[in-house]
Amino acid sequence: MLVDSADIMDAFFERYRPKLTETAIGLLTPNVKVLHYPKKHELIKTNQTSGYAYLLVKGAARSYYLHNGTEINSWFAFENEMVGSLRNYNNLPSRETIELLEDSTLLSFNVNGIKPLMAENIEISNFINQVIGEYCLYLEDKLFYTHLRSARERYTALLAQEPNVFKRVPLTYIASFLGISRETLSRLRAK
Amino acid sequence: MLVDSADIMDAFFERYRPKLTETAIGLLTPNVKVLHYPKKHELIKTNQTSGYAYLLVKGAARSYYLHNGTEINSWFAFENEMVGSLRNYNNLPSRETIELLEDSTLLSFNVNGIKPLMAENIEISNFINQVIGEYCLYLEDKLFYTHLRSARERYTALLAQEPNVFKRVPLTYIASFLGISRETLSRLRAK
DNA sequence: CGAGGCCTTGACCGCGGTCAATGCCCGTGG
DNA sequence: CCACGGGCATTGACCGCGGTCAAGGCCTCG
Repeated sequence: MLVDSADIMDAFFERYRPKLTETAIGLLTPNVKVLHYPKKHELIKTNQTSGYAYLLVKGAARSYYLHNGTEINSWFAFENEMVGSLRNYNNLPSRETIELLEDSTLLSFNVNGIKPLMAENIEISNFINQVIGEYCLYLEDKLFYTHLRSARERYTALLAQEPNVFKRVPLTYIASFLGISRETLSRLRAK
Repeated sequence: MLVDSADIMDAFFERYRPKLTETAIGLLTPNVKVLHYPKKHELIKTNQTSGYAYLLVKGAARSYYLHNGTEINSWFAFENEMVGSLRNYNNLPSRETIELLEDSTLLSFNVNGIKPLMAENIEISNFINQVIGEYCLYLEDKLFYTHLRSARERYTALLAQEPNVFKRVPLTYIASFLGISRETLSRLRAK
């Protein structure tokens, strides 16, 4: 690869520099790796308990689960977003499969190695706290903006808030994410 | 009140004894108070930024917001549950009003006093971490069990998982929580 | 006893799902 | 290079779930 792995990790840590001091970064580094995977690679599989979380450096991913034999997409992620299973983090099997939508570059975090560090290093504890807290706010928003809204409202909201989803994700996937059928999404787009 | 305030706080801390040592409890205590409020009292109001979170010792509460002029209930809480606004915790205005459904006994937590303690005491940090993490899992479950499900499925799921809701909360409130109209809930109950 | 909450029941209808056919784009092989 | 096949999106016909509107029953409380 042309891009140096160390550069990618440095860039990541730099984003959190005010919060993570050299000590914390030193503890984290052995538990972080740079990885490259092709489109369709599955980072986490349904019913499995993975010991890893990932940061999407370049590329895109989706999370889906099976419902009555069809795939339901629960989220999409792009550059600079964390992807992983919160249930895995809490030692529960994942309900979802996380699959890459494009050839991607990732940072992998060894959760089993990092968790014990939380008890001894407060910066790492607060860092993970923050990632989970932000995800929690995202989930609250998602519930708030979907509950009781019509298909059209959910569609226009997604279009306004995450237009890039429509550029990089097949409409079939977006439909189940919005909780509507392919056909309805098609009709909404036709205006 | 017949019940001693100190007893209630002791009972709460005892639940977390394996995690909270005397040191942590000593730091928390000045920021915790026992309160009694009557039915209909509002703990947190829409658009306000409250500095408090609460543990419901005895009683019941609901959280609701206004949508097109009607109240939409987002959750109900009972004994031994934390109630508060995650958005408030992150210094954002609450979208919801939290109101007591019954005369209640609560522990109030002064968030502005406790947050600084997270930087110096890792037990407190992990304790709050855990509360938010559990809420996050609850939100994931709620999305998973409501997305793409019919009114009947959501109704029977709630009946199975939280039957006490139907004993202590008016049906009108439950309907908007389930994302259906009063009338539909009535018809579902009639079987 | 009357008033107001709260829940139920009935009539109607529109949103959005299913099924099926058709169109479009792209990769692969003859 | 074109032909064919498969994946993805669109369009049309139909219909059922669940919403709205309106009326009626049944509590509780003043």
